[in-house]
Amino acid sequence: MRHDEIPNSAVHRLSIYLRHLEAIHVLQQRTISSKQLGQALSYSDAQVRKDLAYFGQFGHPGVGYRVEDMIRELRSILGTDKTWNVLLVGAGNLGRALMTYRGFLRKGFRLAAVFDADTAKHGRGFGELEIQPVSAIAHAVETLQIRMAMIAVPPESAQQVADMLVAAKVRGILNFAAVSLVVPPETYVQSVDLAMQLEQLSFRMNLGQIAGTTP
Amino acid sequence: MRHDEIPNSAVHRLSIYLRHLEAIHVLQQRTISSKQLGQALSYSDAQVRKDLAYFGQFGHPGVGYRVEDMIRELRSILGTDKTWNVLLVGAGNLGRALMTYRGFLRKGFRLAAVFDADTAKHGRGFGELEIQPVSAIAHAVETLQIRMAMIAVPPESAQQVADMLVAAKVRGILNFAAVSLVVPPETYVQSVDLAMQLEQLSFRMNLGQIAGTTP
DNA sequence: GGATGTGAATGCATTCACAGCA
DNA sequence: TGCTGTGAATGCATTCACATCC
Repeated sequence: MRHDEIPNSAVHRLSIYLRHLEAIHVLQQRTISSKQLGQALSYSDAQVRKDLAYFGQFGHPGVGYRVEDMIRELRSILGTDKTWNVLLVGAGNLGRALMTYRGFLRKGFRLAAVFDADTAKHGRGFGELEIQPVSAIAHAVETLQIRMAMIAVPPESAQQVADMLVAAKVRGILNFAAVSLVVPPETYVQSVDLAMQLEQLSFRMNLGQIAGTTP
Repeated sequence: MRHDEIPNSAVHRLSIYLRHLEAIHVLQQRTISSKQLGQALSYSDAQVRKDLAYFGQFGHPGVGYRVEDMIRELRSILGTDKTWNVLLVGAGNLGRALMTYRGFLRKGFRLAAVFDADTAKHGRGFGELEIQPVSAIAHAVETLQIRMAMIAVPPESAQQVADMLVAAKVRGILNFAAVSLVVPPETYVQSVDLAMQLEQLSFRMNLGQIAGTTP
């Protein structure tokens, strides 16, 4: 099975399956069927089976999927069976929240370095990390073997930071700035615009009103 | 055109179009063609036209779309032509970053109240807001006419908070907790799992080669 | 010429439905 | 019986291609 035949949305669901499996593993549940997993997450059982089957045959007819095995398989598929070193550019409000976010390490991502353009912040420590000037990015990428970065800078400077990261051969960028980044095709960008999330909710909620007034 | 025929993905792109239009409006650009807009955001021109055409005829053949008009139209469609009052539950690291995030207000969302379970935080101010006990949620929803909320609490308590919000008749929830919420069908949930975003990048990057990870 | 708006065609993703196995 | 894995069928979303208009 070639990876580029796999629906994007299926990969997203894989992460959601993994998260639920990790939760029920803590509760000592040993196996789970596609029907149970689907019901817990509001997907159809067929959807769950199809998604998992893209990557191999992990299930046991009449039984379901063994939780522990499935967690291991999904981590391997998603590439989080190893720890990734990640760097962060931007130590503003959001950046500092990201620096202390525990969820990253739990999932296999270690924040290895932090950068900011503001000289007043340089050298100041947060946890074990010291904020460095952005000019130090290239060096850090090389010495720490970094391939992934997060951008949490104002939208005006985000493209510039992205260019620096690309030049330093970072191949994956998680972008929190409210702007669409332009990068070469071999670089992957995942964008999270916080306000846009509320905007999408706003649309859905207005739907309700409109649907109510137009039968 | 009925709203429930509109692809989910098209609504998401609408937000991205709006963001770009707002950016070029500042730069005094008056009109833009579907081709230009698409190129800037890596979509096809046909995609742009189709998305906009779901909602009406806004373009001018031979000219393109007038930026100012289109911004007004998109805001109206997305429901952000007026300001929404939003409440936040959870004043941890992420919650405090959300409290000070300027992007919300720029997009038409005002943080109107903040809640946390930790009694040590109650009464402490952040900006103009005082952190309140979660027991005050229902009252705040009513007096402030709130229909939208953000959850930034640990995953163990997120479902409980969601239940309180649903009971208080909040209809839109932006969930930052790393767990799938179960809510009634008339409630909309938009979820952002920060670590999951990196996990998705990790998958894409593993398609190439396995390097840059530490065992 | 240079655009839009839109049916028709294509391409993807999801669901169905059932053979096969424990 | 209960469940998986999977071709076939269906349903959605995107792209094509062209009539239409400034």
